Parts: sequence; structure tokens; C-alpha cells
Amino acid sequence: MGNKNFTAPACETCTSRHTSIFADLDGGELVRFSFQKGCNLYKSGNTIFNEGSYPSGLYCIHKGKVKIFKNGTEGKEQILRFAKEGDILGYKSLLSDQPFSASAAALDEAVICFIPKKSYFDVLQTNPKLSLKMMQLLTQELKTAETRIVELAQKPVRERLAETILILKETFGFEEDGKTIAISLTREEIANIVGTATESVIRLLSEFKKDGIIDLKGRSISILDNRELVRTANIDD
Amino acid sequence: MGNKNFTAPACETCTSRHTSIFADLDGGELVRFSFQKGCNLYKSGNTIFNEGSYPSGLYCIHKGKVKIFKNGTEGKEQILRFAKEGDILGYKSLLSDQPFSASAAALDEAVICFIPKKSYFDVLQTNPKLSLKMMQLLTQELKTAETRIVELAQKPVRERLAETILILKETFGFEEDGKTIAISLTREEIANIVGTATESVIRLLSEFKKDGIIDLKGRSISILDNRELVRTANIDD
DNA sequence: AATGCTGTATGACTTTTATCATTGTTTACT
DNA sequence: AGTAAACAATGATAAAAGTCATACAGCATT
Repeated sequence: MGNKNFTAPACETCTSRHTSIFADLDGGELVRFSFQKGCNLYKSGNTIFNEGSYPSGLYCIHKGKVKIFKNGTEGKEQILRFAKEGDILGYKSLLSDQPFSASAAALDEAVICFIPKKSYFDVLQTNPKLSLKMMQLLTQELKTAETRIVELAQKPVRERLAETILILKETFGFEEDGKTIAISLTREEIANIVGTATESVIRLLSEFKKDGIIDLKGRSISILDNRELVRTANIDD
Repeated sequence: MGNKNFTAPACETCTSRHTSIFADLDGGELVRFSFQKGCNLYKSGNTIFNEGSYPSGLYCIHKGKVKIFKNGTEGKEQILRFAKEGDILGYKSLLSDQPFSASAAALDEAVICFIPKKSYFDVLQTNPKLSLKMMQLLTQELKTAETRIVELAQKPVRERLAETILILKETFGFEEDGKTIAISLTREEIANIVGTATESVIRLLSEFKKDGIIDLKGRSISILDNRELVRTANIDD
């Protein structure tokens, strides 16, 4: 795929050292990871792993943005979630020793470390705190997925799109201007999150713009009226 | 709620002794569970726990059928999944120490044991095999949830209803006649699985019947042409 | 047997959403 | 910078699904 091998940054001094799932590991464990892991540079669009293939380790995002997606009916991509700096990928398949149930691809230039299966399980087996953290990560994701199910089952496209914009804001934050969401997605990709047709996304985004809720410049979306966007999303809870 | 306290059946001799998540526990651990747990009889329709309240232990179904659901937009119920004999409930909230993210209710007369939080965590902490099994249960559910997301996002109601019937068959099996699905749900409940309006379920079920795919007698659904039902469901994979 | 309740069925209609076709615009590449 | 390819926008139309209204069936209660 033309992914360059990349000098692995040390785990001990990683930007995500204290925020990632590995925050509780001791120095020795981290040094071992640093020693045993590999690292790759992915260009925007490049595949990190593919649905159906088998995992041989854990991916940890050092830098960059990633989409995780499944191929649904007639090959239509469904984006399940996003991951960024400090997030780990592939742990679900690794834990259950099954092929990847989804694919992952870089959304920009990404630097991603790879911790071999054995290294990971060695630490997992000797560190009960990590086990619990993993379980909590899984339960969190499950909860998010269940909320998503309810929304897809019950909410109209308009509300789902509004909520998607809010989620993108939460996940990636703003540019320096404090209003432009720091992620570049095609209309088709947005449709593949929301679960609708590309044309519907285009039409509704135009409406939101006309109503002064957002602004559009090429692929970038700015939030002008957050309150109204939240109202449009019709969040339950 | 009028749930009767029920003489707790012993875990060591439970029907699900070798199939449940606790299959790997040793005799001593099971005897402790038997000693520390409680047990209740729930009548059809009774609530087991409610979204938003806090868990104080783990539920384990000794006998009966249960629906797990969330309250979505304007109180509309969304059924997330079903559980039956040998399945456990509430572990997600227990693990992450958060309020229940969904409710559970009995679909028939159900006998459900209750293992106190402490008893459960004591075993979890000393038994790494159980940790791994819990994680695998979570990953399995997450995988199912993700598949569900793709289907809700991409498949029409007709296909989702056909698939729902197949899932009900897989989950609850047939009556003695070998074709009638052994679960009694209202049309509204089916709609709350599929994510559609009650009338749409009624109409489509009538169509399926007219096409000779299923038969309907009151609330019970019989599968007449499984092949055609699978075709109608348009399963991806 | 009459009463009411809850759930099922069906028709008429509206709204939402998808699809198809066409044109214009941006992006990415050499 | 020029060019092909990918993407975005918009209108016309069709299909899917939801809503509303009404009627009917089944069942439990009195």
C-alpha cells in the first residue's frame, strides 16, 4: 500500500502517555512496548486493516484521524466510528481471536504504532487494571452503539445529520477560527455515517446553511448556531 | 412489582451450568454464588430493571424470556436484544459502574437469580479466565450491535422484518410442530425491534403470509418457506 | 351476554427519502 | 498551469414508509 515504515516514537514520552488506555502501565511495561512495537506512516485514504483479515497485534494511533467502517449491502460503506490520537484499534478482534469485523482507513496523514499480539497479551495477563480498563472501553463502545441503534431506528435523516455534525465537532474539535470542524469528509462519507443517500446530505446541508445554522466552504463545515443545531438534532436523553 | 421471592436453585446443578459464562468456575466458587445469591419470580410483562437506575449486582436467567430495550424518541421503546435461560443481564453497567443504559422486562414467567456486586467482583478479580470470557461476551455483543447499525442504516423495512423473524427463530427456536417460533410478541413489539411503525409490520406480515413464506395464527408466527425468508432478508456477509 | 379493552387489520393519504439525470465545481495529479 | 477525474449541487420523479381514521377481532371482566 506504500505505507512507509516509520521510526517508532517512544511510548514513555508519547503525547497520549497519560490519556490512553495504557495510562496505568508502569515504566517497564511501556519500555517493553517501545522496544517490541513497530510504526507506520499512512497517507490519507490508505487502509490500516481490512474486514475479514486476521489481526496480529494492536494498533495505537500516534497521530492522525481514522475512520472505522463496514461494507454493507452491495458494498455500500457504513462508517461506524472515528478514532484519533491516543485511540487504539483492532482490540476487539484481538480479544476474541476473530477476523476484523470492520475496516480502518486513514483520513489524513497518520502515524500508527503496532504492538504485537504477544506483547499485548503478556501485559494484559499480568495487569488486572488493564483488563478492567479494556472492559470499560468495550462497555462504553457498546453503550454508544446501542444509542446509535435507537437513533437509526427512530430518528429522521434530518435529525441524524444534525447530530452527526455535533459528534464530528466533539470528536475532532474546531480549527483556529473556533467554528470550523477540524475534519475533511466528502458528502458521501457523511452520508455513510448518517445512513442516507449522498444527495440527501447535500440537500439538508444546504438547508442548514440557508437557515444560518452552519456555513459551508468546500468540504469544511462551520457551526454558526450551535443552539439551533442541537435543537435540530432533537437529542433525547 | 409483585415479584415473588423464589427459592434459589443451586448454581452447581443449574441447567445452564456448562453453557453459561460461569461454565469455567470451580465448584467452590459456584457454591459461594449459590449461598450469596437471591432469586425472583417475574410474571410476564414485569420489569427486571429500569434504564437510569443503578445496578447492585448481576442478573442470571434461570428460566424464561426477557427483552432488553431503551426508551427512544418520545418514549418509543426500542428493543435492543433478547435474553433467555443461561444468559446474564446487567453486567455492562456493573463493569463500568454506571446506571443501566437500558431496561429489561420478562416476556413470560421468568425465574431470575441475582448475584450481589461484591460476590461477582470477588470472583472476577481472582479468576482471569472469567475476565477474558467477559471481554469476549462484550466483543460479541459489540459485533452484533455493529451489524445491526449497518442494517438499520442501509436495509429497507421489508428486509429487516424478514431478518428479525429469522433472528427470533435462532434465539427462541420452534414449538413442537417444528415451524412455529416459540415466542409471543405483539405487532408493536416486533415494530420496536425492526425500527418501523406497527402498521408497516402488520402489512408486511400479511404480505409474507399471502406469499406463502409464513403463517400467522394470532401472535404466533410459523415459518413455511425458510429459503424464501432468507432471500427476502437479503443477508449480506 | 354485554361491556370494554387491547391489539389487529385495512384503506386513504401525506411525508420522507431515494433514485436518476444533468450541470457545475473542486480537487488531485502530471 | 492544465486537465481528467472525482465530487457537489439541483431538479424531476418515484418509491418507501409513516400517519390518521376507522373497523373489526379476541379476550377478560363483570
